[in-house]
Amino acid sequence: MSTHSIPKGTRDFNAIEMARRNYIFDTIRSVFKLYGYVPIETPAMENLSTLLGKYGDEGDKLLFKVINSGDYLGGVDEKVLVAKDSARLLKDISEKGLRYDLTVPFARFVVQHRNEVVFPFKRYQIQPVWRADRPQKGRYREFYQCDVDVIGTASLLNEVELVRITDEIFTRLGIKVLVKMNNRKILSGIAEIIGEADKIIDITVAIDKLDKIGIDGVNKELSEKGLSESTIDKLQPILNLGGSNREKLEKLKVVLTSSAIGIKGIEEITTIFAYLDHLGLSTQVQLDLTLARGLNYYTGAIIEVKAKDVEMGSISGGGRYDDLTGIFGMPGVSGVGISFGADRIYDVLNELNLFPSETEQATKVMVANFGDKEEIAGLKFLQTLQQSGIPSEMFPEPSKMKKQFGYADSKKIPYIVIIGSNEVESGIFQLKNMLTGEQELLSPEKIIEKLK
RNA sequence: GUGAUCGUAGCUCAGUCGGUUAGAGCGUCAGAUUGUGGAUCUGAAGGUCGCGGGUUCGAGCCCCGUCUUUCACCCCA
Repeated sequence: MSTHSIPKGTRDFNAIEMARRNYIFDTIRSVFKLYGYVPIETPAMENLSTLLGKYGDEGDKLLFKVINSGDYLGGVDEKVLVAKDSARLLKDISEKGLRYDLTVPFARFVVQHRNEVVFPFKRYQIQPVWRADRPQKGRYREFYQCDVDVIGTASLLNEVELVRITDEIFTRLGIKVLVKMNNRKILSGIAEIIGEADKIIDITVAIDKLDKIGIDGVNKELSEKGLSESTIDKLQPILNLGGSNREKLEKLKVVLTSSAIGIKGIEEITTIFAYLDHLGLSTQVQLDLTLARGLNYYTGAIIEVKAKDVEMGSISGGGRYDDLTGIFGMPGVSGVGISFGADRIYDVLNELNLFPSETEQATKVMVANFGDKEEIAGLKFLQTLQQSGIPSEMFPEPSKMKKQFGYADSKKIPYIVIIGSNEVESGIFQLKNMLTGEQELLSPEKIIEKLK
């Protein structure tokens, strides 16, 4: 066993895996482009001041911090070192961190380039992010997110567009999904009417687990978070809400009638569903009041996508944030976006065997190498093949045919062109079909025509 | 961060109660009439048994630590 390996939660990708990953990225990217989004990229590292405090306490813990270069301990106060106060020491020895998601760097980007971007700004971004989480199923420390966001417009048409994009992408990939939608304003309204507005985060995190731990588990957790018996009682009708999306909203309207913000949330989501009704998407969109999402910058719609046929965390998630840029000094700009988790989508496609087989083939024809002047003839023909746009390669050494054919075989190259001394003399080459074993003498032009 | 779990050849795995030189299959490489692959046959190479310490006459096997894998919790794509 080699002593060299890679950090926990990171992975190498071989050629087959890359072909499959690129299939996912290409699919997602082409849909993003189709809907009018433009790409940007931001650095792997951001200043810690940009990152800290945006993802909640838990998020801060999961941020990879980058230690300062050089003598990073040199200027540190001895008292701080002796005290072993990690949080305090961190400020002195680290000022950068690896990005945790693409949304916060995007907000920073928008603020920093506010004079260059035209609003509404529709951007997509496909890059890796890092989280110092403990790896497990569907969870990595380095993984790719594919984000689409529109910023600078409060129109709910954007939420509708995100659902359409989601529908389009998963339809193309062949994954059956359930889109769950909720609205933070509804959650705020609920917290308000039960008189616990400041406990909104605790409440949402608890009811988010309804699926997993059941109603009793949720109630227990709420009680542990310091909610009184009577407050928890008030929550029960909301937790037990059933029926269609429309029915749920009707009932909720009654419950939240005294909460202005709650009513606003209901109006928003009702509007979105009304738009969606006109479109007839194949993907099911469900109002899920237990959907909370921990990220505390969301203020309106919250969206989460789950694969129907695989046991796995969400494969996409997003929502509206009214004031993310405000933290960076540019208030009043509303944005909404969704992130597709490429690595989890990979795991889903893999588990369901949904990768198309043609994603694996690369080289279409290999020119066998006979050395000497045959090799020169082969090289020239290789050049012609490539100029004609045919993915091709020549074996780099005049090895035995057994070895050269074996190479083509293991690389699943479907054709071999044989240019030996006879062929150089006649100018007519052998084209061998590796699948059927058939072989025919053809002019170079005919070969190209056939392979194109 | 908490609790489990895994680690033996490139890969998948055997390895008895602690006993002498650690095995198999697949793969790789080399051959089986030098211009033809997949199949078959022959042969070869390949191991600090994750790493470090301990117990023992003796450790792949037992104990401790550590790293990694997988899984659950927390949280999340």
